[in-house]
Amino acid sequence: MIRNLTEQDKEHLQEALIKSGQKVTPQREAVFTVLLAERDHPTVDEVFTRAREVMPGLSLATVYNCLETFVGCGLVRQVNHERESTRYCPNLAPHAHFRDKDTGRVHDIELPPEVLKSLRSILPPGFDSEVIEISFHGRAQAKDTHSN
Amino acid sequence: MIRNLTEQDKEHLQEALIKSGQKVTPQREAVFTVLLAERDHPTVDEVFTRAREVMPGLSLATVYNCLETFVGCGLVRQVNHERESTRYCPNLAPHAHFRDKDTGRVHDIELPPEVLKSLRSILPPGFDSEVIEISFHGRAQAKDTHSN
DNA sequence: TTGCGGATTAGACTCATTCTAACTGATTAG
DNA sequence: CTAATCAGTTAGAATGAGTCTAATCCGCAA
Repeated sequence: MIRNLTEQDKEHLQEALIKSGQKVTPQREAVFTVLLAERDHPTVDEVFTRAREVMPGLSLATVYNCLETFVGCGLVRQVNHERESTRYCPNLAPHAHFRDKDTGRVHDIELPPEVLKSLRSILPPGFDSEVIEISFHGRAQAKDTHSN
Repeated sequence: MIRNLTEQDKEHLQEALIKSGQKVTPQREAVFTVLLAERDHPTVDEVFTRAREVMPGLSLATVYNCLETFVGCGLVRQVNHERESTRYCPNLAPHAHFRDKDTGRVHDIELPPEVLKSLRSILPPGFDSEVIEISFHGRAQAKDTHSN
């Protein structure tokens, strides 16, 4: 279910929006709340559906707008796999994505700095990269059984 | 311009197609020729346009079909960046892609085995990945001036 | 109170890709 | 030598994620 934003998350949202000259609106709060409530890399449609439960008048275009704004503010990241619908991820730490072939689910994979560094090192001189996207595609065992 | 396939490339194509139970057709040869002629990661439309110069009756659907077949045979790789049109790449060696922000051009970046290995090592146990996609996004200096 | 500007809305539009149904042409069966 | 078969090809229709547009809304400043 969708809980309200914690004070801390709310401040985070407000700060990021205002810093990039954007306004805090109820729609943006609702969409952000949805993103934080379930960090399962939802598509725009999923965000839309979930947010409507809380704000029935919300339009799809607004969800697109809000998410675009958040990406612009650096509040969330877009995640693309092949040509499937874009998904959104509020995890800002550098990480890779693992796309489960069977479930379609996307998992965050922690990306240690030294691996990131070794990746950057393969770029020939003159190539200056701002963004690196790493995505794995395969099967993941159900991880319910917390390792024993 | 589009040269004919070398004998070697032609055999490569035939072998791969037949091995996966596919037929060698003039359309498939034309599309494959286009892919090998300019290894610049063309989109379907670009392949279509180029192939039409050589085979005017060729239809877009066929280009989609041919490319899909090639991917199935392991003859070429799909390359996706964000949600732009899919591009196709006949380089089968493991490599990453660098997408130039300014020109839109895609460059192959060699991927040394040890980097690949360190990447695989970040997957938690239970995660089994068949495909790893790595794409950089940024700016590349014009590489005309061979380093001095 | 009025006006302004950014945000929101519904719906039209775009465009890459997929689907469909008809056609082609090579190969096999009678 | 036909007919049947079947993968491949074709044109065009359909799909669907995402974008655009024009109208409306709403908070704030004059």
